[in-house]
Amino acid sequence: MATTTAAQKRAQAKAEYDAFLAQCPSRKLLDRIADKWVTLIVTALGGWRPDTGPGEPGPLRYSELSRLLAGVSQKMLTQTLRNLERDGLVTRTVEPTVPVTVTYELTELGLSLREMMGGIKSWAQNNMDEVLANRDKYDTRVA
Amino acid sequence: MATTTAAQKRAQAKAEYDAFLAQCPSRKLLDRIADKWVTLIVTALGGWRPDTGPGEPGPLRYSELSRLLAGVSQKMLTQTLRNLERDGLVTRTVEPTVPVTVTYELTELGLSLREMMGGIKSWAQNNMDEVLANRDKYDTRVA
DNA sequence: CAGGATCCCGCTAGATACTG
DNA sequence: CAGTATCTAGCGGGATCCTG
Repeated sequence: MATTTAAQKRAQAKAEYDAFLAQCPSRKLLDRIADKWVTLIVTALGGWRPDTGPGEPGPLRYSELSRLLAGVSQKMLTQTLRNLERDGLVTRTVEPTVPVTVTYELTELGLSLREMMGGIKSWAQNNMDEVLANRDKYDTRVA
Repeated sequence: MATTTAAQKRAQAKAEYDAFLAQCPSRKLLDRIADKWVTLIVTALGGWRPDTGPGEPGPLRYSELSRLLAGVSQKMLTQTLRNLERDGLVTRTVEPTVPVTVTYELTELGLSLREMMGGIKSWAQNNMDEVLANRDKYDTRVA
């Protein structure tokens, strides 16, 4: 057994995770985080506000998130928050007031995604015009 | 009319696009790019290879992409590539050989997404262990 | 080789109603 | 306030067959 340990370690370190592989669990994780609602929730908890750039990360209440992510259904908001909590990207804190107050906040792990998520949201906004123009060109070329 | 031009310009510049708003087209664009297959295609064309870090961006053939993104169906691969082409993120080049050779390559716009997409893929791989551990903790806590 | 065209299943988003 | 529960329509996405 001891003879295989070193080889196993090297094999494991070499293999690691690779999202290019279908069976790799990181492919599923990628699918989880590469998501519209995840992006918006992380950027919101990360301090981004409408038309302002990055700000200070801080906790938000459920209702605040609901208002911020205009048009999100309770189901999707709750579901996405639960997944993020389970994966350890956000914490959920219940204050026993009447009625209860629930706040969500990014963990360290969640914070490590903040920049990328914010970057993607900003990218979509900043390049919207160009993409729209490209689509026009493409459509007329095909039509 | 001339009197409103300045005000309109300021209003437009101020409003811009905001993916937090449901009706904003950038919300849809966000939904497009925050996608598993988009992430993998952009990173592949961006030069990432299994277990290597970022490399040199370069063109790839359809079959090369298909092999690289293990398990992707032709439908999703073709569909995603078409959308990316329409949005101006990739170019599609047909060489009239027999049989035809089709290559895809990132445009400048697509290249501007390369770092973020690669970052997300790497994040999923590098934090897989921690996420898995967090899920275990969460599940035993709930159970 | 690089798709196009179909069929079809499963999940999942979203709407609605209810609750501690 | 912050959810849970339920239902359903729609479509994402895979499988299969076909083609220039």
